Amino acid sequence: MKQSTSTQDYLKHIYELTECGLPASTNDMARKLNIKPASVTGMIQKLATEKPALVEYQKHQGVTLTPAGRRAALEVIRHHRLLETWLVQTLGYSWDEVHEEAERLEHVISEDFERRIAAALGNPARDPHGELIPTADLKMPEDDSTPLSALRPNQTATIQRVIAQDPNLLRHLESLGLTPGIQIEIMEYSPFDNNLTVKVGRKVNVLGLNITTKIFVEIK
Amino acid sequence: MKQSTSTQDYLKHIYELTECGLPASTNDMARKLNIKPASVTGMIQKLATEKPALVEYQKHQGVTLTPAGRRAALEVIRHHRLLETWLVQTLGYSWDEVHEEAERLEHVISEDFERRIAAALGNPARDPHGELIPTADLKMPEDDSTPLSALRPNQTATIQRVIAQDPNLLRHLESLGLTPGIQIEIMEYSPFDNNLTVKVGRKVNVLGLNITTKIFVEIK
DNA sequence: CGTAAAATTTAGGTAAGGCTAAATATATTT
DNA sequence: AAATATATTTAGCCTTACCTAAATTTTACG
Repeated sequence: MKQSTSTQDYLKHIYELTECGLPASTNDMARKLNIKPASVTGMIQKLATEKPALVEYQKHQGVTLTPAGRRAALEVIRHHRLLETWLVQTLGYSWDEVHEEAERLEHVISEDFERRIAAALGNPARDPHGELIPTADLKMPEDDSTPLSALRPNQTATIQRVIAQDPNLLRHLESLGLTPGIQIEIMEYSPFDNNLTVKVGRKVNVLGLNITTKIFVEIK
Repeated sequence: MKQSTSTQDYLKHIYELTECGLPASTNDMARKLNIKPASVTGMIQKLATEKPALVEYQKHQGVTLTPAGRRAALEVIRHHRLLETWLVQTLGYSWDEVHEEAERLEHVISEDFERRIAAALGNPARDPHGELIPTADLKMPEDDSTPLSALRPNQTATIQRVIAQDPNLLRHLESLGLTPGIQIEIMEYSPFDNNLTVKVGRKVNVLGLNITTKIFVEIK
C-alpha cells in the first residue's frame, strides 16, 4: 500500500497533468519528471499492472489515474501542501524557498506527522501559494477561481492562487505585490499580445500571458 | 559529496558501534541494520573504495570510519537529534515516538532546514533522551557521564542521558520517572544480580543491569 | 493519400543495494 | 593440535528505476 518515492512522484505528476481532463502524454511526463520518455513508458506499464492498478493506460493513448492512484496522488499532494504551509509558518521560509524542501519531505513523513502539522496549523484550506490542500479524507476541494488572463478592463478581483514553483518567478511576483489575498483591478487589455495592465495597490504593471495564466483570481 | 540513505545509515551505525574504540564487526552491523551479513560485506567494500574513502576496512578485521566518514556520520546524527528535539518541542511528540520519524527525516532535510530548526530551538546541546548533539561544525562534544550501573549506595546523581530507542522501554522509564535532569539516590546494591535500588523523588525502584547500563548520570 | 516529423514503445544495459548458498577464515573446545 | 563452531567473504542472482539506440506508431502536411 505504501509506494516508493518514484511511484509517488509519477502519480502526483499524472494528477497534475490530467487536471484538465485529458490523459497525460508520455512526453509531458518525461519533461515534468526530468527523465527520458522511454523510462516513463516502462514505469507507467508497471503502475498499470500493480495489484490494485494505479493508472489506466492504453499504448500511445496517454495515462490517467485509477481511483486508487488518485487517492495516492492526493495523499502526496496533501503532504506537500501542508509541509509548505508549515515551513512558511513555523520556520520562516518564504514562498519561493519551500517547494524543493517539501518535495523531499513529502515522501517520508508519517500519517501521524501529517495529522500533527495539520492540527498545529488549524487544518488550513490553502498552502502559501493559495493552492487548495486535499482534505484529510483525500477529497480535493472545488476550486472556482479564474485565470487572470481571462479578465478584461474594469474588472476587479482578488488573487486566490499562483501556479508556480520557480523561485525566480515567485520572487518576481512577490516584488510586484501579486500574492494570494491581494486585490487587483484591470486597467487595460492589449488584444495583440494579450498583455493586461493591472493595478495592484497604487502600482500599475503590464503583465504578459506567461504571468496572467499562472495567477488565478476570484472576480468581485 | 551527498550520500545515499543507505550509505548514511551504514556510517551512522558504524559510528555508534565504534564509539567504544573497537572496529565494528560485520555481524554486529548486520544485526543493527537488519540486513544479512553478506550484504554488509559488500556495502562496506564499496564504502572503502569511494573516492574519499568513508571507511577503513581489512578483511575479517571489522570496519572503522575515516575522517570523511566520521564527518558524514556526525552530520546524520546531528540531523537525527535536532529532529527529535524539534518533534518533541514543536509538535508534541513524546520521547518514545520520535525515533522512527527522525530516522526517515534525517536523510532528506537540507542544510538550510537544519540551520533553521537549530536556531528555532536555540542551538540545543542535547536531544530529548539527553544525547549530545554534534555541533554545527561537526564535532561531538565530550561526554563525562557515568553509567548508572557503576554507582553504589549513598551516591547521588543527576540523570543525563538514556540510551534507548525501544518505545516500550522508554515508556517504562518515563513511568518510573527516570528521565534526563532527574535527581536520583542509590539506596542498595545487590552484588549477585547487580541490581541497584534507586530512589527517584519519593519512589524507590529496584533496577536490573538491563536498565542501569542504559542510563548515564552525572555524579554529585 | 503518402511521406516526413514527432511521439511512443521495445530491447537490452547499468548501478544500487538487497538476498541465498557455498567457500573460507577465525575462534573455541577438547 | 585436531575438530568443530562461528564469523566472514565470495559468487551469483534479483528488483527498482533509470538510460540509449532502434523500431514502431501516430500525426501532420503537401
